[in-house]
Parts: sequence; C-alpha cells; structure tokens
Amino acid sequence: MAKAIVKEDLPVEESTLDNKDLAILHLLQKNARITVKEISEQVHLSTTPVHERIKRMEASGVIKQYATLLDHNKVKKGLMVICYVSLKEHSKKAGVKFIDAMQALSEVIECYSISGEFDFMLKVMCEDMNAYYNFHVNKLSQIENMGKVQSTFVMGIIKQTHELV
Amino acid sequence: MAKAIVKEDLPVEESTLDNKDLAILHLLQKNARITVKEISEQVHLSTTPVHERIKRMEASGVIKQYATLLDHNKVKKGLMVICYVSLKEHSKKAGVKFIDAMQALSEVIECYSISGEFDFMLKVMCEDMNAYYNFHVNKLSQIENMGKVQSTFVMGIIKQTHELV
DNA sequence: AAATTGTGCAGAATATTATACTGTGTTGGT
DNA sequence: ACCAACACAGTATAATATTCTGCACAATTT
Repeated sequence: MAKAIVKEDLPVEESTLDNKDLAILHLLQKNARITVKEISEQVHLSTTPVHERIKRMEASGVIKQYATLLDHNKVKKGLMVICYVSLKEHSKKAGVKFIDAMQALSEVIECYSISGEFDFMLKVMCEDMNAYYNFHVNKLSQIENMGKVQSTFVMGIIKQTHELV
Repeated sequence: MAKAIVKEDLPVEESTLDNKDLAILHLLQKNARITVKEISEQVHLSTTPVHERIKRMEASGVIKQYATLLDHNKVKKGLMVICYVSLKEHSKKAGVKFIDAMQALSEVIECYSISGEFDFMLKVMCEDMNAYYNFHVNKLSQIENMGKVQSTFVMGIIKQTHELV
C-alpha cells in the first residue's frame, strides 16, 4: 500500500539562499534602485536569472521593503534619545493600550519589549531638546498606566546600517 | 563704495522642503521603487517636477540612501540584543580603536556614543543565543580596553520604522 | 508700466530599463 | 537512454526614466 501523503511530507518552502542570492541582496541592501543589468554584471549572470531571483525573494518575504532613508538633520530630526519605560500595571489590556500609543507617536521610530528592569525600550527622534521635552511631558507621560521613564541621549552615531547579510 | 561680498552674504543653500516635497518623501520612504508616474498621480503634478524634485533632494542630501530591508528571521538574524559597553580608558586613541572595531563587526548593526553610566550602546543582531554568546566571548570581549558589558535582550518588536517625515 | 529674469510646470520625444518570451544545456531520476 | 525539472542566455516588447521644448506666472529691473 502506498504511503499516505500528509502535510509533514510536503517541503517547507525553505527557499535557502545561495551565494548568488546573497550577492544580489548585498547589492540591493546598499542601493534599492540599482538596475537588474548592473546587478547581473556584478554577479556574472544574465538579467533573466537576476530578475527571477529578486522576484522570488520578494515573494518569499526575504526582501521585506525597499525603503528611502533620509538625513536626520536635514529633516529636522537631529536629536536621538533612547528611552526606557516601565508600566505600572502589566495586564494584557494595559500592554495593548501602550502598544497602540506607540504606533500613534511619530517621534517613536522603534519600540521593543525588553528583558530587565524596564518593560520597553524606545528610540525617539525629534528636532532638538525642546521638542524632546515637549514629547516627554505632553505625549509620553500622558499615556495612561505609564510608570518610570528614563532617557539616555545619543551624543554621536558611530555606526548605523541595515545590512544583515 | 560698494560693500564687499563676503561668504556670509551668500545664501546658505537652505533648500527648504515644501508640502509637495514632503508628500514625495512620504511615498518614497514607504517604497523606494515607486515609479515617478505613480508619485506624480498621487501628489497631483506631472512627472517632470516630481523627477526634478527627487533629483534635487538626492543632490542636497535630504535623501541619504535607497535601501533594501530584509526579514530578520529569514536571513537568520532573528535575535536582537541591546548591548551597553564602557571602556577602561577614555583617551582619544582608545576611543578610535573601539570605533574601528565596531565598523568591522558585522553583527553590530548600530552603535551610539551615549550619555550616562556606559559609553556606548550597540544594537547587535545574530542568529540565536548561541551565536550571541560566541560574539560576546570571542569578539566583543576581545577588543582591547574593553570595560563593562551589559546585555539587554529584545523579546518583541513593537514598532520599527525609518520614516522621519 | 514695460521689459526681463527666474522658476515651476505640462506635454512630447528619446533613452533606458523591466518584464515576458523562446530555446538550450545540464542535472537527477526512472 | 529517456524524461522532467531547472537555471540560464538571448531576444522581443512593454513600461519607465530622463531629456527637451515651450508656456505661464511672479518677482525684479529699467
């Protein structure tokens, strides 16, 4: 009798990335607007497989987004603050409310749930110290259930990349 | 007698961004590969001024980079660690050595000089805890002049964007 | 007020690129 | 040996970027 085919037998769509894929990703991470022709020359393939590989990686979700990065200072967001936050109450409901508040605050560029003394870490970007004070007093501290808040100021950017491979 | 023209009289090239520019940046931040035609339809201009404005913002440095962002987990960088570091010695030379070391470590995605107890904050991304342990013991701790190191683990990503305007 | 200059724009023309199509060589399995 | 699947090169076509031309308006000069 033939063995029954069950879900577990199907391949997991584990689209493993080979060296060509990684070379393409390397170039794309540095410049999302590089042409397929340029890539194909640098990775020693014709445009066809390069195009196919990119589409495959877009579909599989390896490529998450083509983004445009702006100069912090030139868009008046020159001050970066790392902000630690703890909540008074840790119910599910209180957590969801805080999460929603984070999505709504444009100054909050990143927010992570973290281990340790505090509950969350925020990366906040604004124009200057005055703007940050305003954010702190009028926005962050106004969120209900807000506990302790601790600010660490970024004095210099040593390294900042998004290249993972 | 005519007043002498000195540097201070020349305009500062303050290319201020109007609402159309901001609308274009808004779209580009979300998708660096959006076509000029699509932008022109959404901001109610023809392709010519949209193209000109983009080129202007590229030249002025407002647009810093077109980047491709990858899925952390799918490229096996699913563990994010916030890492605080203090140096033993704070001479200029010691600082430069540390900075150079940061540039060389591919696991270090971001590194900031910060106010407070520690000297630097690092965002480190690697495959798993095992990889992080290896990074900590064999790479970070091997840097000369390394003082205290404290790791905070990211348990969840609440918000993560790069949109500044 | 008339002329001039610069700026921002629309529309068309051209150059470049993305995308789809066709066929070939290679590999692994039967 | 045969077949199927795959990755690829080369070519054709569709879409897009980029350049060019000229117009309308506002500010400045004469």
